Amino acid sequence: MSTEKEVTIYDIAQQLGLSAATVSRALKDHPAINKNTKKKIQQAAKELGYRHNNFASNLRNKKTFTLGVIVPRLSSYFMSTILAGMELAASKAGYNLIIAQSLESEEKEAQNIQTMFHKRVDGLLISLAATTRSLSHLLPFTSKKIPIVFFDRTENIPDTTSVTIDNFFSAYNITKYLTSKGFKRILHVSGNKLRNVYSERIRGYKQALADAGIKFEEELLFIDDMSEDTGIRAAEKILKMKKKPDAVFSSNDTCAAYCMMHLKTAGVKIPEEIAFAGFNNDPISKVIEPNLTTINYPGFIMGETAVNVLIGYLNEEHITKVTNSVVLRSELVVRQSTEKK
Amino acid sequence: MSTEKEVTIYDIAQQLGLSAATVSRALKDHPAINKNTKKKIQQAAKELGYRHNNFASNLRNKKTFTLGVIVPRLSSYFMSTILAGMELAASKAGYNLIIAQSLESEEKEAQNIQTMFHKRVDGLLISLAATTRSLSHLLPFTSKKIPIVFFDRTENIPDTTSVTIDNFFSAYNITKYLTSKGFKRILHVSGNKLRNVYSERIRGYKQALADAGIKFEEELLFIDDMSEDTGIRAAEKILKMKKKPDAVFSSNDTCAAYCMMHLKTAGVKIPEEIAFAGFNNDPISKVIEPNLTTINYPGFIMGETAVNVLIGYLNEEHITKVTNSVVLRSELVVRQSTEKK
DNA sequence: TTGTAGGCGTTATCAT
DNA sequence: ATGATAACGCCTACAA
Repeated sequence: MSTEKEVTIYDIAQQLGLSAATVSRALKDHPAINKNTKKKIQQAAKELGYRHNNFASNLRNKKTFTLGVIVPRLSSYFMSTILAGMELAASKAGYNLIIAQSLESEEKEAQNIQTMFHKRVDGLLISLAATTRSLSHLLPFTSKKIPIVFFDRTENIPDTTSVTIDNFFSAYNITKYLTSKGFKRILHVSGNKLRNVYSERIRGYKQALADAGIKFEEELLFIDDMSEDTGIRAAEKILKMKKKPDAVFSSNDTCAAYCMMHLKTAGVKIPEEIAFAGFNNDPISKVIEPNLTTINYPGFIMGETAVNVLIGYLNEEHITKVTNSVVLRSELVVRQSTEKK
Repeated sequence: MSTEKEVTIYDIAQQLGLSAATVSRALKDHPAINKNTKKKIQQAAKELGYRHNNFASNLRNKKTFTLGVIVPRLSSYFMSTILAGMELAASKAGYNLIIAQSLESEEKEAQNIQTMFHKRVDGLLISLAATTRSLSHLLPFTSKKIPIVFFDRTENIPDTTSVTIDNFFSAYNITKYLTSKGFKRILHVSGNKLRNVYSERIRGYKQALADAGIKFEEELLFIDDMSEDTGIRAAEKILKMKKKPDAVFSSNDTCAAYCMMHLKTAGVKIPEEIAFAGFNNDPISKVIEPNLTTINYPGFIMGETAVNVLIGYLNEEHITKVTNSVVLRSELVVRQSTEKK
């Protein structure tokens, strides 16, 4: 494409009878350049249609001002909120984002990581695929000391930087809220326990039960992939149970909503017969009837924070440690789905 | 960052007593290289921890295998679906995406375009900000013949490639459906008329009214920014109207949903007193009660298509024209919000 | 089948 | 305040 000659700093230099070095400096607003020459150069650059060549300068500088982002899925409100925050923070700091999705596959995640590596991103932001077991695909980054920041779905290993919410505490809180309201048989819908977000929430759920003197029952833990269908499958299971739960705590709002809808269709009264709590504060939580009690997840802030932490590392001259856990505040949002009239 | 020496093809060449040229060729699987040397080289590359330097090769090749994407907002389900499609198509073809958001501002859009230009993206995918008036900020691209593909929000000018749905027809269809159901006072909620998506839908709405022998009334056209608040403001307006509409057609599902909720709270029966139709087939349309009649918007496919069209241009040796309009099929999805019992 | 050599555009170092 | 020069790592026309 576009095979017309590109204008270089040499062209500008020649035109003005200067050296390329001077032009280069002027274009970067180097202090040691005469103001007038600077102006002349900038003027000429504009006129000639010069554009800076990032490759060439990256080649010299070994820095790309590009961050890699790998997420399980792009197409969720939750994730797009995080990305919006990342993009804003990155662009404010003069960085760009290269975004790829693993589609919950460890293999595609590994491929993405490879690509990011070859694109020479300055740092990596990653939220792990549900099925990822080994982090060895990150070795290229870790061994070259290219900083990695995990967000949302992290991994509990040493020397890891992560930005998360307190999943244990959030789940504990919402479950405790349910028990405090008198609910005793609380079904918990969750995802792959490999991921902290799910295992921690299960832990919080169990702890709250224990604190309320309720025995945990395996039958009341429903593990699935947290899709819309998961909600429907959970509803079907509930409808078949002889001893039904009096409340459901789902690890995301979508499952909660679909489960509610399915149960409502079957004639179950919500929240009278079964109360509901979700997670994320997704837009649908404010639309479903009754509105869903949930945990507000600060996605935008998480995105911003993750990028800022990463860029922080990049700006440190001598990195001594790249370990740092940021835990963001998440809060309980009470709505009608847990309030019996 | 990572100041350890990078392994280059020279290092590999030296190690094996070969020339860098041979190594370069071997690494790209050049046919004219001995199979054995190839193997040796690939082996050595792996052992030494060699990684290909894209800058250096881009500098030579003048190709980045990166596409720029500029969208109004990242944080909507609609947009993230498109991006998911783009990412998939791009990664299949060996391309990466650099994504930026204009936040509906012409100025930030221009900045983003500049950045993409300097990053030397091979092509640009753009959905225009609501307020963008002039396309002159695209000049750097057009004048260098770097292909641009507009998607969703395009601009009706010559020599433009776009991937859209038929907004006129979609709006015509859904409005006609309403008139065929006997609705006569149909309020239309829409966005900035600068954008094709809104102006075309308004056109479709008016045409369907005309075809049904209904006179268009200015009072029944509500223009706003299509946010959640727009829905609420529309509801407030409706509540104040002496002659209320019997149906509402909103240009997105979010506004429709929020308008519905607000009216329901005020005691309005839906669809009995006022029926509702939306646009996009957003997840909330299946959650709001009554479920929302809407237009299914093929976001994922649009993303894939836009990328494939763009890459198609990049692969054409001699571009003769870069004008091509792809119109994707969108369809009416009828749900309860328009069906009086 | 493999090697030589020059250049892609920028920037940092050293010199003036 | 400005200039000369080399180097970043790769690729390819040409030569052998």
